[in-house]
Parts: sequence; C-alpha cells; structure tokens
Amino acid sequence: MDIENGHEITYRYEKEDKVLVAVDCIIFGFDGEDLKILLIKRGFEPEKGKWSLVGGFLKKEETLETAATRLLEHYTGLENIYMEQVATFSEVDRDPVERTITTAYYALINIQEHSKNLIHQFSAKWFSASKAPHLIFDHDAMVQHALQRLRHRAATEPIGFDLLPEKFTMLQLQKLYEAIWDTQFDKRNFINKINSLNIIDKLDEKDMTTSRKGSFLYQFNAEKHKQQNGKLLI
Amino acid sequence: MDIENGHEITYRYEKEDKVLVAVDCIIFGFDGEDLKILLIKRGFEPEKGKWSLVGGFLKKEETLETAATRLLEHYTGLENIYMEQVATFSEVDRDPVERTITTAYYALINIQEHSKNLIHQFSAKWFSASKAPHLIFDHDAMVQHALQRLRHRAATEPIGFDLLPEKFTMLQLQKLYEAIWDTQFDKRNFINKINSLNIIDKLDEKDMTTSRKGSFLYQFNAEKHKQQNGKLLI
DNA sequence: ACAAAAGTGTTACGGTTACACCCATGC
DNA sequence: GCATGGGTGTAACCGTAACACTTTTGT
Repeated sequence: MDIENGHEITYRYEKEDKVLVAVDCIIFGFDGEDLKILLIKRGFEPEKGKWSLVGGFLKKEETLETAATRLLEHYTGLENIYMEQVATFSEVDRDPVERTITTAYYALINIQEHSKNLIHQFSAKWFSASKAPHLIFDHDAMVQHALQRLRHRAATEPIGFDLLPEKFTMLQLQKLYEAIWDTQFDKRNFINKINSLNIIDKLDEKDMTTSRKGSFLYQFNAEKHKQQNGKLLI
Repeated sequence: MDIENGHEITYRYEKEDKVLVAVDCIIFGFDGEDLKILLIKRGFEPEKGKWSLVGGFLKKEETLETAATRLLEHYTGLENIYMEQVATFSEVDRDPVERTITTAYYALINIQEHSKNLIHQFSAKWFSASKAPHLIFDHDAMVQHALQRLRHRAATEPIGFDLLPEKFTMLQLQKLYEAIWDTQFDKRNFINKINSLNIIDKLDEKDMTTSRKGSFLYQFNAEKHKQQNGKLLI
C-alpha cells in the first residue's frame, strides 16, 4: 500500500516528499582465475578520483530495471545482460550532496565481450572482487551484498554461464565456481556433479590452448535445463 | 554510484528527476495453524474498499527502515519488530495516481500482542497468506516475494520465534514451520532436528490447555544460538 | 621418453527419512 | 478404564566427500 492514513477522501500525494533515486550496478566478470568487478574512477566532486560502482539516476519514465539496463549498455556496450536486483540503500546521509536512495543491481557479463573503448573512456578498471579498493559512499556494502546474492542464485540457477564464453571447458567452469565461493572443489566430484545435472552438452571440439592433449568444450543447454526442474547446482 | 557521466565538473543533481518513494509492509503472523498476513481496507480513492498492504510514503529525513518501523508501530502498536527488506518495485504505472516506487519489507509479529484497537480503527484484518483476496496494485507480487524471502531466511536464521509467544510447545513450533513451507514434517524427525540445533531451552513448565498430559514449553536461547555458528535450521 | 594437463570410479561417511509404540492424565 | 494428545529411538537410504592413477600428445 502506498498510503498511510485512512480518511475517507482521495489521498493527496502532492504533500509527500520526493527524493532522488539512483541505480548502482555491481558488474561481475570472470577472467579464468578471479571473480572481477568493474569500477570507474569518479571524474567529478564529491569524491573525485575515488573508485565507485557504475551508477546513475532513475528517470521518471523508467523502471529501475530499465535504468540499470541503460547504464550497463552505456558503460559496457552490452545488451541482454543477466541482472538481478540486490537491495535498496537509504541511509539519510549516504550521499553528502543530496538526499538520494539507491537500488543496487548486480550484472553478469562475459568479460571478453565488453567494449574496451568504453572502459578507456570512463577510466574504468576490472578489480578482483576480493582485492578491490575502498569505494565511495556505501558501495563496499553493496558489493558484499551483491556477492551474497550471486552466491545464492548461482547455487540454484544456471547463471554462472553468463560469466563464461559460450563454449567453455570443465576446468573453466570449475574455476568459476571456485571463484564465486572462494573455495576449492575436487575435480572428479565437480565433473560428476555437473554431469548429473544434465544441463550442458559436450561438444566434439577441443580447446587446444592449454595443453597438448586438449580439453573438450561444453555448452549450456537451456532446453535440457528446463526439464530438470529445480535441481540444485552446487 | 549515483552518477552517470564522467565530465570533469561537479555533477548537478538538480536536473535529475525526483519521485515519490513508498514503503509497503507484509506483516506476517501465526495463529497456531496458518501463516497470516495483515491487510487493510483502503478508505480512499483510488481502489477504495479494496484490500491492500500496510504502507506509506518515505519522508525525506527517514531511511526506508525507519519508515517501515514507523508504519508498523502506527498500524500494530508494536516496536522492536523483526523486519527485512524484500525488494523495490518500480513499474512506471504501478500506482495510477502518480509515479511512485515502493520498497517492500516483511515483518514478523506475535499475533497475540498487536493492538486490537488499531486493527479496528484501520479496518484491518488477518488473512491466511494462501487464501488472501487479490490486493491492489502490485501488492500480490510483493506478498509472494516476501514469502520466498521469509522461507529462505527462516531456513538459515532463527526468526520463526518472532512469530510465536515467548514460551511455546514443540508442536506449535512444528506447525509454524509447516505453515511457512506449506508442508508436513514427521514429529520425531522434527524434534530430533530442533534438539540437535541446541538453540532452545526446555522449561519446567507445561502448557495444559491442549491435553490432559500437558506439553512442555520451550524458549529460544539467543546465547546458545550464537555458539552454533551457521547451523542450518531446516 | 618425458613433461603437462585431461580424464576417469569407488568407497566411506553423515545427514535425512521412514516408521510405531508407550506414557501421562482427566474424565 | 479409556480416550486423547505427548513423547521417544532405530534402521535404511542417499547424496557428498575423499581419494590416485592412466591417457594423450607435443617436444
């Protein structure tokens, strides 16, 4: 309900406070070893020169999702990116300039595909999620919160594939899951587990770049996944 | 980040759109059988006479949490209520009167303790979560979302006790968990599981109201729980 | 032939599930 | 004494975790 009293009249919204609403994006990528986040160096005051998340203000004719999508496209050049709302942060003094609440979204992108030009243009840089510098305002808390949500989601939905190339090796997939949970898995157990899920296809193709023997490439199969209603991933 | 471009100037927040921000509360209670939600009948247009969640607008000097707490106190007379943010809903036309985004919180209250006067004053009523009427705007979606979050949280944190009296029987606790997940548990397995968690104390007191033999009362022990870092509940 | 990564199965363990009878008491 | 709800233990099952050697191939 959007209303707080019960008088028998049409409620006058006009007397209510309006505030600025922002959207901040935790953009995750994976380089084969570490889970990374994309940060940009602020080019203006306040906190000029400090690192921050990609963000912007909600426009009146947009949903939060639309705004997040717009920002992602603006900063990475990518469309159709997996995104999930994390939470809304509303401490009164979180932005020293003006009262602003902000909704955080995390996004998963294939780190190979985003625009290098745009990275340069915005003084953006990839940092390991675990070794990122301190961020402005409450952005550190947003990252932690996003990481928790990513872990939860990746344990139950096949979203990890959004962080990988379309074709990937088992070892890449394992390294990704290890990076997300900052842990180690046993190679045989991991492969058995993934195979038992029956959601990826083994291709006839090998990646020959990492060994003489070469390692088979796999591909996520959304159709197969639909038929495995609700199996947990990890 | 709250900013969307990188020009080397102080950013002018003034040109950005401001919107109304609301808070809606999914208030859960438990009557011994069903998981309930507290709804109020709107006394004004639009949608006058329809059922809706408890809600109100964010004031400029409040956080969302503060606003939710204020609304809860206003509608139930209770303070120090367990609350968790669910998500923010932002469809452009979700409120037909004016552009409004709203953040949903769920709250857990002991259904015995809230003010009956206030319930009457606001034409409020408890409904089984599974049999509630259709609500205004996007409130049905909020309830579903809240239920999912409640299930997730109650599986990992001892928040169920907020829905019960301070002293409760094992059967009450079991019925509560059954209501939250809309499922049935085996009595012996449930008791064994709960006892193995080592987070509740068996009292020397019995509830004599439901049987001739009487059933022992238990009490949540926060100290014990702290020492059981991270054991899952269900 | 050897170095370097890929690929492959089995056993042990622990937690979850299934299941049925006796106990205490008030009427 | 009997009806009613309260209280209790064990065995089967299943998924997870631990573990080491063989294969391939370029140099």
